Amino acid sequence: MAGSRGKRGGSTLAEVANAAGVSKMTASRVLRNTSGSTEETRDRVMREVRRLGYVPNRIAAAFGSDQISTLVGVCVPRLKSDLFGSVLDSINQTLSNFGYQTMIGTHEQSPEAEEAWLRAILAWRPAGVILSGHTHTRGTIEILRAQSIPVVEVWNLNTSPLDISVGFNHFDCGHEMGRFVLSKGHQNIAYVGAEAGAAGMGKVRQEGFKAALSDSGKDFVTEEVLVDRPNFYAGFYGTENVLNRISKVDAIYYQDDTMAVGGLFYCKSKGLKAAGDVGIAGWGGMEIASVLPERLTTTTVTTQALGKTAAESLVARIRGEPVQDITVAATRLVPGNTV
Amino acid sequence: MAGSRGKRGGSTLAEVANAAGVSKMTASRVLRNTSGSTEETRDRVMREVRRLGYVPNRIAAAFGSDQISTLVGVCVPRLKSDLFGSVLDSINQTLSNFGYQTMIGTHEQSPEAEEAWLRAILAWRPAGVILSGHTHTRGTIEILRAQSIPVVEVWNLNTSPLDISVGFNHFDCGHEMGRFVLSKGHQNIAYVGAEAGAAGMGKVRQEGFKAALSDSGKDFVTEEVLVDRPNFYAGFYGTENVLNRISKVDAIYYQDDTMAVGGLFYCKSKGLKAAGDVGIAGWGGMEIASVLPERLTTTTVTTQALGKTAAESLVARIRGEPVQDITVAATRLVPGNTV
DNA sequence: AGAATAAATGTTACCGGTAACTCAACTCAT
DNA sequence: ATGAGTTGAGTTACCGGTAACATTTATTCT
Repeated sequence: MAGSRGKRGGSTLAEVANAAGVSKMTASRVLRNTSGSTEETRDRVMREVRRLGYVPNRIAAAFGSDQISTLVGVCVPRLKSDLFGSVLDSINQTLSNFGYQTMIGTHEQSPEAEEAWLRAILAWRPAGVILSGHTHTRGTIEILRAQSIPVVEVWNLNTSPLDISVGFNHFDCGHEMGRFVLSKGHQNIAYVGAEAGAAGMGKVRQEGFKAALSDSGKDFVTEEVLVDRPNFYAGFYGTENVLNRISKVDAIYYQDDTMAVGGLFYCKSKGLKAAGDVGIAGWGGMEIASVLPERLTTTTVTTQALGKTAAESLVARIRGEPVQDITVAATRLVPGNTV
Repeated sequence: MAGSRGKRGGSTLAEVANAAGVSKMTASRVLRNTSGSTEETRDRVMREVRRLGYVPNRIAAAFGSDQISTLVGVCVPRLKSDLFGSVLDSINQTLSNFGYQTMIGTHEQSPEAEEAWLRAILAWRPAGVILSGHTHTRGTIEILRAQSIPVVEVWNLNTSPLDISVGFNHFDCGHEMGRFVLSKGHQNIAYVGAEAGAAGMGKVRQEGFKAALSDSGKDFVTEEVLVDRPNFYAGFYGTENVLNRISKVDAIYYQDDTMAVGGLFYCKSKGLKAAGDVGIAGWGGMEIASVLPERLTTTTVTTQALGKTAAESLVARIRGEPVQDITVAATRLVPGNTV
């Protein structure tokens, strides 16, 4: 494909300008809608743009001007997840509306993976980054400081954020649910979660719940954290383990709704009734709950709003507009009838 | 933050080279491991790289050399989806291993949205793109031709692809399931789907199933395609509609497993037994099926393999290595006991 | 009408890397 | 010891836009 230094596909701005009989600069101005241009000049340039199929080269633009690129890096734990998927979708939508491109990465709850991703992404001189890890390596923090690049930490609420934090108060979610479950008279409460690799925010909700138990002089009668990703099967299996180990368990707090639904199915398979025999509480407000015969007791979370706010905050910071450093995204305990 | 043309964070290659007492070019070569350099030169450069916290500027690199960038654009219908999430995850992993960065976009089954995304992405001169739309606008096709950029179409199998196609044979999935459902003696079969905007590949599976019915001189007794995204509730609601309309329906083919599960729950709520009263067949092999008391009759699909193959094929094409133009990703009908 | 002002367009230099080429130093065979 | 071959390092030009400044053309005002 062309010689060593030949260009690939499209034509250049110079070619467009030449064909339109104007200078490169004029063509550039027309394309960016900066300052006034004559109706006629504008038309001439645009005609050639269409005729030649000119595609602007943002790499050259980002490079040539000091103007920061329109790339934004977003790193989430994983993509195969309703909740993170929803957040990412929302972030991407919003950024896209503001003219930014999203570059993704996944860290699977590994701070080192997050750092590796960050190093690779920074080479593209992004306008900003959105992180979702709850802990960062020393390296990550140093790099971000050195580059003085806008950063939004999402998902978990960080009260002393690197820059901006938009997240749920996981501790409070757990604490509130703990009080609720206790208020329903449950005595022997267990926790079932799943963490592959480093702990995510489920751990914090667990601690919040534990604090509520502690306020009543109690504690979890047992805790089961599988080495797995939170999914239906982990919930099913974790529940089996817990109930086999300590039969008096009369309520279980799950890391999230998928696991809670798994647990619910386990109970059903054993003829145990939710709430009556075993209270079941989840987190996340996932969709499946809406068609279960039971209304799952859970905490619904506003993933869309979270993503939107995160993206908007980042854009505002990039543009130098005033931004709220810490935003708590809404969560709401939905009683249901499984507790 | 510095004057009009001042640079933001890090130092430049020239600064590193200067500090190390070598030329820019030598430093560049050391960093890229090209040709030999003395152990000593290498050390001197790397020491300065670390000391100055130098982050290479890929924008400048991509711009300066004719070498195509390491960006790859990937456009999926939506991010909040287990199946697409899994594909995207797999694509991203694989590309990342090969040193590529993934830039995402969503099209929500709108060919126009796909084209708009493509135009924006091409401005970054990506090394290649991965599309998942089953139809493309004329504009999309023209642009891709003009840019002569590697393209992989995923998800649906395109027998005359723009470039490379890696996908499932949705028609065959439907056809196979149709034959299976018929073989179980069901007579009055309905279809329940959901399409927000343009039709996705569910439509093709529906046609495959229809063809199987046609082979036996039959047709769907009714078809219900809601204007919604495929989810549990749409399955629940669609089933209600279908059964209320035509009570003799004794089997339903669903657009996917989430909808089938929704339908299953509707049936349960009405005291109808799956298989016995109403046969239920889904598609996708989604996780929830694994904890249902029933084993859902469905077609499992290899999303991970699909993503991996798509990414690998794209990389091979980018590198000019031989590639298989069309790859059929595996699907398997899992009988279960709901039909 | 001619000067003052505003608007549209042109010129020049540069962003930070890398390809292609040139040059210097060192190795080795005759 | 001398010339050919090899290897490490330096020079130069350039990628395709855009900021800053210079210049021309159109408009307004006295």
